[in-house]
Amino acid sequence: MANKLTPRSTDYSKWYNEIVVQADLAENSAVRGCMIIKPYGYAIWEKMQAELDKMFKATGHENAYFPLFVPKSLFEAEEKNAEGFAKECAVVTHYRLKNDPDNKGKLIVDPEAKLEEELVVRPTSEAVIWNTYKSWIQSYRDLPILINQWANVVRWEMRTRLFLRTAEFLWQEGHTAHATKAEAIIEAKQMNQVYSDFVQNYMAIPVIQGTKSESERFAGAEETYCIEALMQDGKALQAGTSHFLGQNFAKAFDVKYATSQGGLEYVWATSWGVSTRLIGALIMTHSDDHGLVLPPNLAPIQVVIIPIYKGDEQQAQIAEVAQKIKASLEEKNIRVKFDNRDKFKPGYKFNEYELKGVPLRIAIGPKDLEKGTLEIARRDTLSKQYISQNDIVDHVTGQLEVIQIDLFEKAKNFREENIREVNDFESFQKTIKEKGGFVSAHWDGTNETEEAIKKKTKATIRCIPLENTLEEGVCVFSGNPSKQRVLFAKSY
RNA sequence: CGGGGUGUAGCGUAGCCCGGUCAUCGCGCCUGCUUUGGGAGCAGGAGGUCGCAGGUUCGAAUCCUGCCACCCCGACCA
Repeated sequence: MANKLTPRSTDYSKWYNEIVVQADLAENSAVRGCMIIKPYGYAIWEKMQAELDKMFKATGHENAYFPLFVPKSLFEAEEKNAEGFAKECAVVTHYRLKNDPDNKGKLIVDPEAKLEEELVVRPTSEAVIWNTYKSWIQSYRDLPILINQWANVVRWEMRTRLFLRTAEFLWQEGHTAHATKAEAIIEAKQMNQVYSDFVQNYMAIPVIQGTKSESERFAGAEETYCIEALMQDGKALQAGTSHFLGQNFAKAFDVKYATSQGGLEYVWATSWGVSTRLIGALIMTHSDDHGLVLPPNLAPIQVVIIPIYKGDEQQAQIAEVAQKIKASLEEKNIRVKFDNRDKFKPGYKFNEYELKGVPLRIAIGPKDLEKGTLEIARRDTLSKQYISQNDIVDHVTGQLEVIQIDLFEKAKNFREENIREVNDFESFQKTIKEKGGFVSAHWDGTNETEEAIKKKTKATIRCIPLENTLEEGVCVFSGNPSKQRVLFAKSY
């Protein structure tokens, strides 16, 4: 028992250890702000990639790959975008090292090998991609272009936080070009819907779809659509964004097309992305004091089988039954692990897979051998029951579905309980401070008000919900007229 | 970059005020035997430039000075 984790329920870093560790490669804060993803964690990411990829393709997108390096001049082209990211760029200035003449065995940057033009390590790929699109687009017949890229990006953050804000992270970024404004807006909205579906159906994380206020918008975007989730500690997390970029990038990179009427127009753009941050959201939404809790749809291992035995003979007998069960489950495409390691006792294994968040655990011992039963336990509720070995396939299939739904419902109930309508600034401050969660309040629509509220409460506008009902009211801060409520929260 | 804190074995730590068998304890690791239905028990063992560099002293993990690193809070952000 001494090794059991007993962190505070909001100290998520403990859970990360199962799947990721902070890079400890050099005494250099930026590298330390990167993460090393362990195989178990990467398996979750691969599963997420696979499902997202299917959804992208189902909506007509294709994958492609663009360079890591962005020449500084290209990066500068879209002013707002460049400005937005300028403070957090890694920049390559040289292309060669050489032996240090004064210090044997050491290397120095070769001053002779200075690049004529510095290369920015992409914090996002708009610049490279739009520069490429320029040569791909001449006519309305070339549109739309619907491309997605799986890649890594680097943002040299002042302060990093594992998963939520690492210096390097993995993501996907979609970049599309359209003939009309309406089509581009539809695309941006569509991807917002795809993200919402994925996060809710696969990750079992309830989200609120909406748009960002001007100050929270992506640099260079005219409208940012987002999905916003609420973590167990009452803080909000932006889980995915899709941007309507207007003609900003087309103008910056001079991307025009000949219309069917013979005119010449700038194309309309969108971009959209989700990152490994989603794994952080997964952990912070479902985990408990026993470790990770993974939704069956994403769990690398959905069912683990643990044998309980005395002696080699019994181990062999149980293994035979376990292998049969494993095979019957795998026939139904269920991801099963039979942990027959002799080096660890059952109790140790029980705890280990709880820590890893495996949705279902089957234990088979000598008593079960006699009775033809087995013990099956749910990770999310920690409940156990005995069932007949003959019922295993139906039982597991059913339970995996039930767990997926229950996780979502539990998280959704938590979120609903933590959205509070507030009508005066005093209770706004009190709610944010004492209860956390989302505060639904009227806002006059100005940057100044948003900024003032942020200063006073640390809460920002997380989103203007898509499904908002219009309602006359007065701004919670300024008292000026307002047509709708928006969601405020402290966020990661 | 501002404010606070911490650096002792792979991890987590005691000791620091008051210098001298103080390098402590737990986890993990190795060996052996016994164990196996919820993180095994016993016995033995390996593992440390006490962040780095100076200084004070007969003597420094402990006191002084400088440096370095990391963590938390703030500004920035997916």
